Amino acid sequence: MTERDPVDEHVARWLPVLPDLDPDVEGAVVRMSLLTRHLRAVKDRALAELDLQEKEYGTLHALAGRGGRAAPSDIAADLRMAPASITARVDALVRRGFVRRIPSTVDRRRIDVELTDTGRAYWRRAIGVVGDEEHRVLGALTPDERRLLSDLLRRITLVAERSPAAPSRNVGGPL
Amino acid sequence: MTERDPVDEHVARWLPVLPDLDPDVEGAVVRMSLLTRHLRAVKDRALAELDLQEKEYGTLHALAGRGGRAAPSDIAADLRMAPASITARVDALVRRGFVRRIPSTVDRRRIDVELTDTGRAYWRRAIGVVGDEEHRVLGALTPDERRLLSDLLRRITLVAERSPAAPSRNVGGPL
DNA sequence: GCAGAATACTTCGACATCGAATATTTAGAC
DNA sequence: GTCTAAATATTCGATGTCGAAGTATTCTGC
Repeated sequence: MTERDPVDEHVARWLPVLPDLDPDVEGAVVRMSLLTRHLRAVKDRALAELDLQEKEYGTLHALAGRGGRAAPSDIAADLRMAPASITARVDALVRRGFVRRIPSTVDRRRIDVELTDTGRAYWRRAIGVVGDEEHRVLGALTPDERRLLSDLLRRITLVAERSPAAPSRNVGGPL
Repeated sequence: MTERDPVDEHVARWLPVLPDLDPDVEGAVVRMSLLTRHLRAVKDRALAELDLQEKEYGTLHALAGRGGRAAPSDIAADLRMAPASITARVDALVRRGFVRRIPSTVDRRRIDVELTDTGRAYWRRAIGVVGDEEHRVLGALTPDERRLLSDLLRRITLVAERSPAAPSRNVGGPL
């Protein structure tokens, strides 16, 4: 039997108030949220020792994933952010000498962002640190269980991504 | 066999560059992040039809979970936010007549935040809407699979919370 | 060709969150 | 009893993100 975690306490506190609550649904949702937050926080602290912020690393990583060169709007799409937010990120990376802006010659609306050697070096040095905490916490499971977890999450993700603005359902107890 | 999801593409694009990447670890982590983001976005849109923001609902929910009355620092702990951030949230809820501030008589440093009848009514009306999307996407799994998922995540959560240097405020692990 | 729509990035204003500093109050040490 | 430390909520300044508007460029229908 596994030990109780903070989410079990959370659910136990809510059950008397909301008898319809499904402990497994609520438990899964809250745990995913907590784990996501945890990983982000740990990454940020680990990266600080390499003189990088999490958002800087994230931008470099997105760039590296596209061969070291991409348009701001592509980076925004990869990071699921608004394109407007990329400008400031790139500005900061330019100041640190990690990337440079290269205006496209064929379409002058476009500006490619390109990793410099320095930027790539910082990124490479940071990869391991970022993956370490993921492997540490996921190490709670066996390889087979990790595969199982990933498969379950894939099926959920597929349903989630196919939700074109579901209309209002059980709106409506009287005020 | 299950269909590929966007995360599979993500992993496939990275594998040539980072051969050490574990698809199951990376897949699970990225999917948890995407699902968390998705649920938040859908909740926000659904709540908008009830004239509530997600952050307003979250604050009301935390209050309701403590019997309709709690100190700002308790709300902050439940929502994993900085106590300073609660002030503005409570201000907005007071303006809408959803909560009131009640100075403690025994300890004059403290101020309890209390749900009004209106606030509780809005919260109650919104509960269903928030839970619906969670059940919809988690409905991709059978009840047994949901239990399994929740159990796997619990074991990961337990390891995460016991980081050598836990991220959340209530750390205090032995140094 | 040309007017207008569409595209790509940036700027601007608004807003939420946070850490640090502040004011007030309580608890503890001696 | 007084003095110091801890606790509690708030204010303040800084930062990151977003949507909308702005600027420049390219594409399209006719």
